[in-house]
Amino acid sequence: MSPRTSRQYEEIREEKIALIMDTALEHFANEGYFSTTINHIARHAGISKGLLYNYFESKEALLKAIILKSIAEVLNYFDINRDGYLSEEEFEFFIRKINVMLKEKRSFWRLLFQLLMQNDVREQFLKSFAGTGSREQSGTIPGLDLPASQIMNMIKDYFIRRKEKTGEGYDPEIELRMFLITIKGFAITSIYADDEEDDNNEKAVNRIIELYK
Amino acid sequence: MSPRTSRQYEEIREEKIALIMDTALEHFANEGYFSTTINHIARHAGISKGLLYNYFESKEALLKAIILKSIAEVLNYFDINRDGYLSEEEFEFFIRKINVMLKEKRSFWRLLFQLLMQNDVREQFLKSFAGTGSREQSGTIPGLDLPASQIMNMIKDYFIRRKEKTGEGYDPEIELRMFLITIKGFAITSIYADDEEDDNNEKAVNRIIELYK
Amino acid sequence: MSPRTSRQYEEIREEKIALIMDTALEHFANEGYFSTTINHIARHAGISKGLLYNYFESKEALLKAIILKSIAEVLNYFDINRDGYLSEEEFEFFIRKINVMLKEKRSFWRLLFQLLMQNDVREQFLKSFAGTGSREQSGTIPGLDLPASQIMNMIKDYFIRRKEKTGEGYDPEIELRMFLITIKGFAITSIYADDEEDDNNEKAVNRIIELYK
Amino acid sequence: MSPRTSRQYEEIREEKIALIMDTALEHFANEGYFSTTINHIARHAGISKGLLYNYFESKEALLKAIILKSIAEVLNYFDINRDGYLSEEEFEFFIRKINVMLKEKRSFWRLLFQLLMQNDVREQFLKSFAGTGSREQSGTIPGLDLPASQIMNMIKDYFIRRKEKTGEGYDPEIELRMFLITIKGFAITSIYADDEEDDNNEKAVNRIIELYK
DNA sequence: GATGAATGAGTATTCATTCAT
DNA sequence: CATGAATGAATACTCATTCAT
Repeated sequence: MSPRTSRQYEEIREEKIALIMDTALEHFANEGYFSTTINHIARHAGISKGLLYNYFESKEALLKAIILKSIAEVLNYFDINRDGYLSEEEFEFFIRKINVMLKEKRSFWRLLFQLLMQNDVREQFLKSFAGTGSREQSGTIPGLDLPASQIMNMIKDYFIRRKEKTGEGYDPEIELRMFLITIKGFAITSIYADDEEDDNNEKAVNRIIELYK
Repeated sequence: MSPRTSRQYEEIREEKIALIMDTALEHFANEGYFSTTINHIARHAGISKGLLYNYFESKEALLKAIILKSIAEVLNYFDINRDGYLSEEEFEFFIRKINVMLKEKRSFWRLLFQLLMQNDVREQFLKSFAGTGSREQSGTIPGLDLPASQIMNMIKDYFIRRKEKTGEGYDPEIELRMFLITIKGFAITSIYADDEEDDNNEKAVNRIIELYK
Repeated sequence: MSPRTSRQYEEIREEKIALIMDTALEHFANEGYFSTTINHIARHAGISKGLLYNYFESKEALLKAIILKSIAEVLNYFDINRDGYLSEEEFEFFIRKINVMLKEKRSFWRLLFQLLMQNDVREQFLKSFAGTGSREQSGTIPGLDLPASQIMNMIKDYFIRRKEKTGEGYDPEIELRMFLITIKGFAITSIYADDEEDDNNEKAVNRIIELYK
Repeated sequence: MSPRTSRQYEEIREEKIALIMDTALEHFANEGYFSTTINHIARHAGISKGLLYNYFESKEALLKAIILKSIAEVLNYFDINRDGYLSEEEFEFFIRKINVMLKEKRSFWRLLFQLLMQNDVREQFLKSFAGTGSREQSGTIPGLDLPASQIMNMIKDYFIRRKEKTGEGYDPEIELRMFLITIKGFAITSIYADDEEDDNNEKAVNRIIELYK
């Protein structure tokens, strides 16, 4: 009997890694990172502790892998490499996408928010998200720095351009701030909402678009 | 030295309890509940572990005590036992008070948000906060149930009344929802803001009042 | 009941630390560092694992503490701060002292030799033992660097002086080397000898003195 | 491709076995038996863990195989089956051979010394090496018992014969003891010496011969 | 009221060994 | 013959909690 081909091994690896990450994310998100034991994850994934450690160096490494992967997926979802310009239609589209994404990646967002509540994690993370574009010091979340600040800049530009349309008494900085506040509030509301509230959620999305389009 | 009177003992007790709770809150809020050890708290409070356990049955009991006390302070701050009516001026006042309170009780809010990110904690907690006023099943957080839902009802009423003023196309339910979303977003933004951002914060408060008054 | 005085606590601490270190040394020396588990040490010391970790940060820290303490004792035994001159009588005395010390601190020497067989440990250790007297880079074994090389220098000097007495055909470098070789050989022979061989041991000591005095 | 002949298989087997043993010895010697993992060995040998277990029942079995093979090589090197008589020239030759062998089989000697520092291993091992020639109880290291004690006896005889030549005041037992001490000391010095010290090493060998020939 | 030594159940992590392919 | 995924028993280490003084 010949051994499995390396292709077969690769498949097994990928499947198991995905299984572990999915299981872990679910539990980290709902029971909290600290309250979730490796034993628990392994049992629910139907594998042994040892196997988990074949694929991830430590509990923290597993957490990081999950976050990086999820962030990558999110950024990918927003198809970042565009022209850097956000038209009104694109803005509406953007808000709706956020809504969809919050629903689809609920567990991840729960986990992320949870972690961001911890001061030390926050600091590291925000450094890269609000990044100036310079690559120095931002090594913690590779690939995030640039795209994340790109999105931010696009939104900033959008609100500045909006001033021309809206005229006097419009302060783009405040408006941007209010927008971000609203998005955050919407996010945590949505992330922890029951599925039945979907309808209300939709209405809130429309209202946000109304307010900031 | 004459033996201390029971009055003196009582004073010592209260001082120590306050000291422990303050120290614990600070560390729970910044390093996280799980990452903060009893040892750490005791050392920073300048007392022994044993003494801490004289006053609090367990780490969890300490947490609960902190939360209950803080909630009581917050509710007290809002001077709940009023007429149940929220005038426009009172509404503005209310928003401004929230802002002040978020600043003054930062640590508490950080801790509370952190805990609410955990699913099981959330469920217990929200049950009482969104309470219908009935006392059934809400035994976990005594004293919170009624006042919290009272505030909620007051706000609900406020938004319903606002409809008359605003006329067609105004959906009080959505508006209430948007208001809550905004407050939540404002809260987490404020809680984790640098002190220097105070100015921007103020502007956001004004804008919120403008939008919902 | 008032709490123990800090003096009492200090005594307890010292007793326990000594107990743990003695027990650990015994087992490290005989079963080997890796084969000896913390559980084993704790059980044989009649304490809990937890207590051991109250006093020592890790298994490795415990090992280091034992080694440092033993080295200090050994150096102290040789009463290092002398005039740096080794007379013939002192040399004989020195050899006899080595013999006594090998017997009295058998476990330590077993442990030390065992560790020195490991390449990485060796490198670190020898750096300081053969130290040039400069303090740079030798931070690993504080206090050892200087005294150890002082002894070495004293011995070197002794062998150089011996040349004058012995005359032609005497190479102090080789003679020193042979002496060190003999001492090492004597050490491992002695450390693992049965107690009954004491007599033979004594004879060997006399012969060494005869050869190199 | 035609199926491999059993001859070819046999060749592959032997090659692999040699590869594994060499790699393992290298790592056991330098990083220590316990610190060296099977994974490590397999990776460095460029094979899979599974294959290693095809050839060796366990880590310990691998260790034993290495030691037995090395001992056999060493004994073979001394071409044991001779007349049992050690002339003066042969004695010099013997010392020089030891020197060469220490250099050539450094890793093995490092490993062996390392293991002998462990009490339990020592006891088993020494029992056979100092063996009386009888086969009782010595089953652990087959083939070693006899030759090793033969060498010992030869050396003993050599030192006894030497008495006649040297005359009064010569104690063959002590002299033998000193010789063994010197050889042990020379061995550990040599095994852990830098390659550059080769010259000094040579001089030490000459001196040993001078002393005991 | 106050102390900190002491406990032990629980947790992450390692690694020799097995086994389906 | 060859592979590496999978296992699980063992091990170092943590920390809330107890208790004698």
